[in-house]
Amino acid sequence: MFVNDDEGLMHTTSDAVGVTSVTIRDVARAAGVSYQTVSRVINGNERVADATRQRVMAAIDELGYRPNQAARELAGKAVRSLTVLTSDTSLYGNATALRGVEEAARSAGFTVSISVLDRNATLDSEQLRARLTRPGEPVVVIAFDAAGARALELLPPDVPVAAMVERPPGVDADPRHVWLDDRLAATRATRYLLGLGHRAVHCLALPSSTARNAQRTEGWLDALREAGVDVPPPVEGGWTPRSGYLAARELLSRPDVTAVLCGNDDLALGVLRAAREAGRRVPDELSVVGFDDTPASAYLAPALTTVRLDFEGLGRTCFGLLHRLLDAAAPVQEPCAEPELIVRESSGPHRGGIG
Amino acid sequence: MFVNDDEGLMHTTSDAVGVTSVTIRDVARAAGVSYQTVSRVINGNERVADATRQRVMAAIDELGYRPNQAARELAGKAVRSLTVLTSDTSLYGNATALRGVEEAARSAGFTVSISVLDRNATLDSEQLRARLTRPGEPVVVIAFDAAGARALELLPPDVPVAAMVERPPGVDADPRHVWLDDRLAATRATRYLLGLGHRAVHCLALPSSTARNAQRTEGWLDALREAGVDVPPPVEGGWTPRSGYLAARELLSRPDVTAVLCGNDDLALGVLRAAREAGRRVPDELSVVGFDDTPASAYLAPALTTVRLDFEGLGRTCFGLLHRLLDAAAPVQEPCAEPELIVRESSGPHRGGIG
DNA sequence: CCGGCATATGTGAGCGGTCACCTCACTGTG
DNA sequence: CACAGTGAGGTGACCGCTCACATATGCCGG
Repeated sequence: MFVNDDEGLMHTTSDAVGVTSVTIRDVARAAGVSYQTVSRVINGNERVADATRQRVMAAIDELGYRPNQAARELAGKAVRSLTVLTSDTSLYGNATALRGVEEAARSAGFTVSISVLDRNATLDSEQLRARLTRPGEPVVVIAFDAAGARALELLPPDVPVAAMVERPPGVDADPRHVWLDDRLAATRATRYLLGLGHRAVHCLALPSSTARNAQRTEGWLDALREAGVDVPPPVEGGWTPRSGYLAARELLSRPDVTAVLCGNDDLALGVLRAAREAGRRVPDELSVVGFDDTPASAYLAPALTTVRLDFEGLGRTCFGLLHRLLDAAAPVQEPCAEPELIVRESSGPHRGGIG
Repeated sequence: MFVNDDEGLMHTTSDAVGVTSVTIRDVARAAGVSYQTVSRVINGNERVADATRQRVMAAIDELGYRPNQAARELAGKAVRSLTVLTSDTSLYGNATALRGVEEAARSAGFTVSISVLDRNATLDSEQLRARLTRPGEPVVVIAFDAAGARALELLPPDVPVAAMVERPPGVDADPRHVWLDDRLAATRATRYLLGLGHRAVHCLALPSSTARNAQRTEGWLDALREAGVDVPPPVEGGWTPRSGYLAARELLSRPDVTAVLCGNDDLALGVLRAAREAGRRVPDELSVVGFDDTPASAYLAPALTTVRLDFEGLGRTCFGLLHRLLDAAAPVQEPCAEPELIVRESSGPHRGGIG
């Protein structure tokens, strides 16, 4: 016997499931004015007599009128929406930056769409264009990784875009890009480790978005060169604790590794685990420093020394940039916070016994 | 002196910064047919002669034509978009569920907007409506917490909605809701702990979305009652490691606490930290079990025993529900995975000395 | 050879707004 | 008192598309 369990799911195929739409002309009729006057009222105050405006407003909320965005857009009015292009939203940096963008954008009256980039599938320019809801849709790209960077490159030149990127190498920075100065932050973190007496500081890097341009690694290099110490080859990890763990198992087989600067806190977590398994005491025999200051990092065992990065502020700033690109009169966002080294338990002078 | 640094930011106020739009009529002219025929071609195949279709298609991609969504919508065509309502996107469950929704929705041709609910600000029905891009816009609500649950309640009845919720109490479940059976999962986890010989299992709960209905806590209760052991009062935590830590400091002052079931992995992390500071060895003197199986949990010290929850699958399922609500012909999504207890290092028989 | 009925295509209107332009008072001035 | 100037409001067209209908064309059997 066949049981139809679809009962109760009846509906029209039309989009609005019974939404009776009140139009500008209904309001006009109710208020005893022409539709144009209503249009004037709903778009910032133009020259409408106060009494008339009152009547129109009254009619508007009596009838529960809401302007139809599609009609507005079609009629050529600028529409406030944007699309965020990002990879995996469950990574701390991406998620937090997204939150910043969304918050700033919504309070500026923008609708925020999101399109998640698959790290494994490379999409072409045409597919990318298809992800934008309309031609000319403004875009924010979270380009901390290769998928984001590639999307940024592929974006047609005619779309207004702002992006969060790794710090660009030279002074020829694209004015539509924002970044955290994690190069400098990495330098400081490395100096800090060297200052603790470590002869060498190793680097477990994130996959770089542009291959030539891993800023955290560069900053680490800067500090090593500055101190005139040997530069061990950086190890490339992934984004997850697992990849940090796997990379660290290898790295820690060498007794000269006493300090590791990790590309992010998740990687650092993996390193801590590997150290524990290898019997290396942290921080006595091994110092571990991360990046991001995720909410978890202060509670790890040991609590993680890390560089706090203001992804949320960066997201806000990035939106601000885009907003000003679209409308020069848009307010300038407050700048985001500087990266800050948070020293906790996972780092200290080398007191180990093995080496 | 005043320097105008706005130079180079010139633009029209119109939305499309120089987007020349090709219309259906341009295509029609190029293909030597009427605009209606073009319309037929771009909307699934109707009765158009093959030869004609070829010509139209050729014209379409020669001219780079893309249909204007606003015009389509205005003309009454169902438009495929939805808005996800969620609180803090940087929490693992929310972020992962969002990813699931986005993935499923995009592959079904939907545009996904996102609107983040502030956990502290309670918004009213009107504000909520304003967050929907258009009247009748379908909505997915991630209602794992109070903010989401409240939004779900406030949603006007005329908007098509599907939601991820805590498991509803009775059989009178709203067919538009999906959930993970974390009540059963909590029961199993608690049975597991009891099976290890713990006389009592304590519960550090998440803030419940509906106050009367914390499913993980209920499941824990079920197991305790079933085993006929005393039910200690559940402790309410927040969502973060910090809140887990603070709650645990109090909880661990009592020596009879040998096993704690935590509302999520972040809470559990805080508990592990508190245990360490209190000198309680895990798992010998204290067993800790979490929920979620975040990517970090396997790498904590000790690795966390936890219940793996398929948030991504839940997101996909939830979208599928909405999709079928809008279009009965939509394919049924594969169900998400069952919760699964992952036993790691943080739990074991009580071998402690203090108690 | 004609009606009848498919199949393939074209035509008109209108979705709900906005824009450009026009009209209509009502003022104050020489 | 005629005049321009100004503020308040109305009218027409149109944005790009889809709908419902009207119109060719082909093929069938009677």
